[in-house]
Amino acid sequence: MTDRTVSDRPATAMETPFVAIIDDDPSIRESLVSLLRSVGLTALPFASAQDFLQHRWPDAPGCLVLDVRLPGQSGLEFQRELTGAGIHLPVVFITGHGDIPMSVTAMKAGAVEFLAKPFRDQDLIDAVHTGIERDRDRRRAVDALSDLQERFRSLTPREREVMRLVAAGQLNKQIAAELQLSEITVKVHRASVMRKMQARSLPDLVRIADKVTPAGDA
Amino acid sequence: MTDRTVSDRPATAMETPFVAIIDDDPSIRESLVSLLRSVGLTALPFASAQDFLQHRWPDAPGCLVLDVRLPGQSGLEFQRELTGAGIHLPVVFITGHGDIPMSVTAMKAGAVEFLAKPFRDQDLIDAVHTGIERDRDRRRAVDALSDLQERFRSLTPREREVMRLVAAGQLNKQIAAELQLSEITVKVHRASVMRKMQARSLPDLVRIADKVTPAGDA
DNA sequence: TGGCCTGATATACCAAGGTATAGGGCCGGC
DNA sequence: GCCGGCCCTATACCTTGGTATATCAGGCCA
Repeated sequence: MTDRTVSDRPATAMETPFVAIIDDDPSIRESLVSLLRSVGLTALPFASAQDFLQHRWPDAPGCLVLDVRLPGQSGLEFQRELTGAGIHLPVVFITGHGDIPMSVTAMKAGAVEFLAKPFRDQDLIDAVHTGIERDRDRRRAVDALSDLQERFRSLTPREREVMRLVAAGQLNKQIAAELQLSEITVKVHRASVMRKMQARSLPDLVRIADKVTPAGDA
Repeated sequence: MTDRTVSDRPATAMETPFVAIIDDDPSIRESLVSLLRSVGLTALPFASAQDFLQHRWPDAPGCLVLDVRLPGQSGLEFQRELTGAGIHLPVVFITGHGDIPMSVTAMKAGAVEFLAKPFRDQDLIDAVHTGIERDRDRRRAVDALSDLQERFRSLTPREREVMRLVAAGQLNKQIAAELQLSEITVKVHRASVMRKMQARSLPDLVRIADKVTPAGDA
């Protein structure tokens, strides 16, 4: 139909980044949106954390601009909640009535920046760009890893065991003894592992294994 | 002479940690020292950054308690200076006249904590313990790596080249071709590498190589 | 000058890894 | 019931890796 390649997991590095702005003050919201749009960024305004969560945001690198004081829930709590839910969107805090402990808590929790009003437009723009860059890097790392995890999932249980022991430096005969197999069977599984994991050499496989099984695996 | 093993790089993990306190106010200095000593920590007072630098601090995990406002130089500048000089002692900031941008800058630069006076004694104690723990972890990592680097330095130039290519997954014959050697010579060097690096298997060597030569090595 | 380290090489042998082909048992889905 | 996937095994053959022993040459230093 079309000559464009359609992939279910395209390279995300080049996609249009977005900025979500959560602030209960409509005038601030709109002014931030227009500021960020003026430098070519896609900015989406939300009045509350709930509004933001209901929205399906794009599968692209992004950044969150968050007022510390939100209706119902503080921005710091929302930050923790997102992290707990596995959403690792970089956060830029803005606040009108912040204090030092608040900013320290936010930065400890991984915030990109904590800006007290009034702040310079350029400071916010810089912080947002930093956040987007951070998310881009994180997404790249996740993508690379999920490729490998996909391959790892295609292994049979036996193949995974053999892979683990091979990566641990065991000889085929040792693996055979440990798994109560003949050496030839181990070789067969080992060959399957190399093929399925697309490893071109043993060092290659070792590095893949360490990425896909960080510590202690079945 | 003695039955005690004397090593030039003993395990640091168990050594007595220390806390250096830099504050130009003698009364604060002494009160912090006595506070930290009351919980069993070794605390050393300094009136300025210069005093601290002149002192030979122990080869043990430590932590720095730093007033943001120092004579001559700000605490934040001193933090940058230390980092630039390769001194990675965790820093806990205390301040009487701090603001949000200051705390954000400090936390971005890796400070453990940023406490505005008045703060609770326990908050400082907790921060210091966190800093010491962080330094302990860092020192452990450095120690483990310097062990490997020591071994790596004992390799001859040829052995390093062979190690690099082995870790890259090249076959002996490919390495021989690339280095213009006979295959048997490669085997000899390879065996030396395994022995000197104390690698028990090829996967073992690959992991060591990745640690000791993070990216691009001769 | 003699000893030592580094580097390179060879022969010979054995262990380990890799591949192809072939076959059997088990189990779950069509 | 048949097929396919998974698991296991075997024979045969070849490649690659690892070790031991020995030789030779250059550079460096006491």
